[in-house]
Amino acid sequence: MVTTGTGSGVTSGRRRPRRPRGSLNPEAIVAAALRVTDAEGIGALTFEALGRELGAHPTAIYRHFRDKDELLRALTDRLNEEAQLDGLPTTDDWRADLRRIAAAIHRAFLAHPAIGQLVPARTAAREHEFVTVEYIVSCMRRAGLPDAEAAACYRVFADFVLSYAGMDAALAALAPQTREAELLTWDVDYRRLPTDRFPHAAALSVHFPRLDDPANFALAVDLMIEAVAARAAARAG
Amino acid sequence: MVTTGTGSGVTSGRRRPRRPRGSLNPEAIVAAALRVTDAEGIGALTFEALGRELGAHPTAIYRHFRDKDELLRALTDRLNEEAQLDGLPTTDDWRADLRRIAAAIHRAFLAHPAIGQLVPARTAAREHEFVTVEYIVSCMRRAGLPDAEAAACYRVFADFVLSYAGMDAALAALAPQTREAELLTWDVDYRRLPTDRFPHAAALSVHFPRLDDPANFALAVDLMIEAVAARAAARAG
DNA sequence: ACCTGAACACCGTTCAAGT
DNA sequence: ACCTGAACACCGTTCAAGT
Repeated sequence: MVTTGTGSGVTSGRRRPRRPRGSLNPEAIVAAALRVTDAEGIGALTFEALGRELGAHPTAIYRHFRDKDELLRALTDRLNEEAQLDGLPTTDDWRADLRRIAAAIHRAFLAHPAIGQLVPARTAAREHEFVTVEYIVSCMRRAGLPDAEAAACYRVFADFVLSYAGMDAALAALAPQTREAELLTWDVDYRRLPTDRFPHAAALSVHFPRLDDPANFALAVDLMIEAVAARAAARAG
Repeated sequence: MVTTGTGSGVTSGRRRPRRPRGSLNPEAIVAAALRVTDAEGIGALTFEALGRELGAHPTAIYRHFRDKDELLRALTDRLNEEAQLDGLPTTDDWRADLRRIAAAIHRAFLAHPAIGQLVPARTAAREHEFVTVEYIVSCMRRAGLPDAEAAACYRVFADFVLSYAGMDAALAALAPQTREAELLTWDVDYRRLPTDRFPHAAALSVHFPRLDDPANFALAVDLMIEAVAARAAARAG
């Protein structure tokens, strides 16, 4: 829900009242930006719209963020924070722990798809990223992998989760009618592939899961975890 | 290398000669757009710059593409085409075949990172995509998976490759100094993590592979393939 | 110290007028 | 049928002037 600054039904030419000192801060700006992008997408995130949402002058935001890119980085870090909000207990089952953090990241990205789609392109080293790194590295060590291989598997698992979740977010961020058109393409075009040129795809097209089926991400995560477990077993055996 | 339209050293105010009829076509425009983005990044792809590269009026492009989004879709399809350029032989080793197509896509994305980073967000069903789908589905069937599971594994493997390669492209697309700063962050900040709060990450940080190490993608692909093989073996056994 | 108003540069898109 | 010139709307950013 996007609220106007004052809510009073003044004529559009009327001056907005000056905001009190210090009422504008990075957290409030990030929260407002998230409301704007959740409601209207990344394309609607302009300084004009953000100022309206905050009840502040559009350029007042430059007091707290050097430019739009710095604001976007803050928004992506906010998503990392939200992924950890429910808490991430470490149990005695490293596989379940990996599934838990993957699901938490995927959930946060789909809750704010306009921002989630931006994350893979931005590897900002911020406070809330460190916690995720620690959690995944811990899982890889408990799996029984030697240090160098645990580090390599951490990097691969973390980047796989970020990039796949970001792609799912990009699909979810499309305007509803555009997204439906994409999904329809798969349902229609792919089921009409000529059997002579595309025999395998034509034969299996009825089984293709929908692009936005959450089972896709879950299966990808499971495959990754099984492969890590197999490597750990090979080291131990 | 970005060439000017005519190459003649005319003064900037001089009118450019009218282009002959039909000399402008989608292929020429896509090729010119790829030259611009390869040399100066996605931010430099404006109608103004593209017109300059083509020696044509900026708005002449609207004759062949409805808007900028349609041009970008054509560019992403061009990357799919390029990934298949070397030819994709089907051998009797489905694992090697999956590695081959994954590497071909990764290579094409990194050859044109500014466009590669856009692909995961755009699931355009175009001619050159169908070929990739057929190839991967064929591998999954030869692995011995039953139809429904082969279809699910195709979807997951294809989207995993696209999203991971797109993320690698996004890093490669950064301006050199920005990219170096990102990589330095990992080399410096992560090796100074406080041991009390981040014991596992601090212990393994010296082993973290570089973000732009091509071995990361190769390892991710291998893990996926091993997991698919294990599932196929479980079905057979 | 912080906020506001105005101006500037840039870019996608449209369209009537040309050839 | 195709291309060109000009105009329009929009947006990020800067900065001098206000409180």
